[in-house]
Amino acid sequence: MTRYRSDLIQTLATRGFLHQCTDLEALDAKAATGVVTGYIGFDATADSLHVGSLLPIMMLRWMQKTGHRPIALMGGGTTKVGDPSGKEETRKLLDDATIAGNIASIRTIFDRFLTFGGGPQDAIMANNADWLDDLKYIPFLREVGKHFTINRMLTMDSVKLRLEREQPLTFLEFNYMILQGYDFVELYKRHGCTLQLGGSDQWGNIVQGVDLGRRISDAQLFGFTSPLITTTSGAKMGKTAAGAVWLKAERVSPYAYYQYWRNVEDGDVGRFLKLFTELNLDDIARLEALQDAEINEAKKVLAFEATKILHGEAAAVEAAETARKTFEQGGVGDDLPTIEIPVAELTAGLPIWALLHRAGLAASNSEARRLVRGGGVKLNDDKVDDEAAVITDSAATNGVIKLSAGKKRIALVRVVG
RNA sequence: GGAGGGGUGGCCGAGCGGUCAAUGGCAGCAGACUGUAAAUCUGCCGACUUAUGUCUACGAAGGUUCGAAUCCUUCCCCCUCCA
Repeated sequence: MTRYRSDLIQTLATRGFLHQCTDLEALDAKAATGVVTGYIGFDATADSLHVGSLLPIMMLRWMQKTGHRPIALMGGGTTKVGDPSGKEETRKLLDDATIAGNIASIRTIFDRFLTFGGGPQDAIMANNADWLDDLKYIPFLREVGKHFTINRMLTMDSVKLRLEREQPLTFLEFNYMILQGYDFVELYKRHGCTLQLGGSDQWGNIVQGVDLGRRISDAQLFGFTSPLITTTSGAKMGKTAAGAVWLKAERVSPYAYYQYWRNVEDGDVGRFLKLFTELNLDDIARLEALQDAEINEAKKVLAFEATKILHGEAAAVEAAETARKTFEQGGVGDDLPTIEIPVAELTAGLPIWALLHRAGLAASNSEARRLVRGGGVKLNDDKVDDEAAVITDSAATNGVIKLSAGKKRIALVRVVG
């Protein structure tokens, strides 16, 4: 394997982050001799990011760890326009207050991965609304627009694909690569940022930015993309029954997050260890070599390490402990999702399906009934056959009832006075 | 502007007056098998305190009909071809 001069490129390459780079050698040389400032753009459409954004976040983290300066660029400006690349229904446009709230909330996620501040290697959080909001159309066209030829833009894969498949491509969307390219130049001017990272789907946009930087500022900018990560079975990452795997504890508990990683497919373990943990490569190689049931040990390490980075060691330990008690001892762990039901309600008796629904194990009462009918429900580890079964407080041990939907989804019902 | 084609459940995609809550595929959930994996097989897969029941649903609004996703009218949106 090629040996790179800089820690940055060496790390990114050996851990599986490298897909394409505009000029790998030059970037490597630059990173070996000085501090490189690099950025990645993030969406501000929700108050949290999810696992899909984890890979770019890890790249920023590695940048900082190898002595460089990462910038997390929030798309506050572009969010206001609404990303058109979605489906037919236009995304509801968010107002400024919401976007500001989202950005503040997302910032707390970045705080777990990056060290912010004013020093030369401290991370920066930028917002493209700062320069996009007040853009004047004509001056912008004259300064930036003149550097883009339609001819060239039409050859970009993202555009070509859409045209070939005869799917509509709006002018707005067509402009995205220009706005993104402009972001790069702005960050170069403001922060001396010379590197943009992103997913492989961003390649075209990134290259446009690199070009634009050369034309406007005579700067040598670099683009670096990571491969698109899918699971071995080809699915996109980050989706579970409960929805997206968010990075905020309020949306996805540390335990649920742990379980997400604990349950990855065998074939993904090694790759994920490299991408989403900071274990050294030797350890990973050892874990990766485990066969059959032993690979579960590797998955536990993956789950623990990934949870540790996001939620901290204490939370990771607790999550691991809950998982161990629950799945290896058939008991209950403290971190299991819990709902509280007043004693009075329980003494009167609650149908099993109502409990399932309230505990979040079923989306509706009907679904809960179906679940029981299908033989997927256990109450305190005993299978429930009667969909109309009524549960009373006598089912509780020490004030707690254990409810299972399937083998992995378990919730606790706590009886409260 | 003219001529055609189309908008169906999370997605794709049948249906073209009753037997349609709507074939099939994908995704999802559960069961079996396992290793809290994958693959495979089986069941479920609009909602409702589960009823041979009710309600909501086939772009929107009206209409015809005993009865409409299916026919008619108007409107909205998308695509193709012509100008």
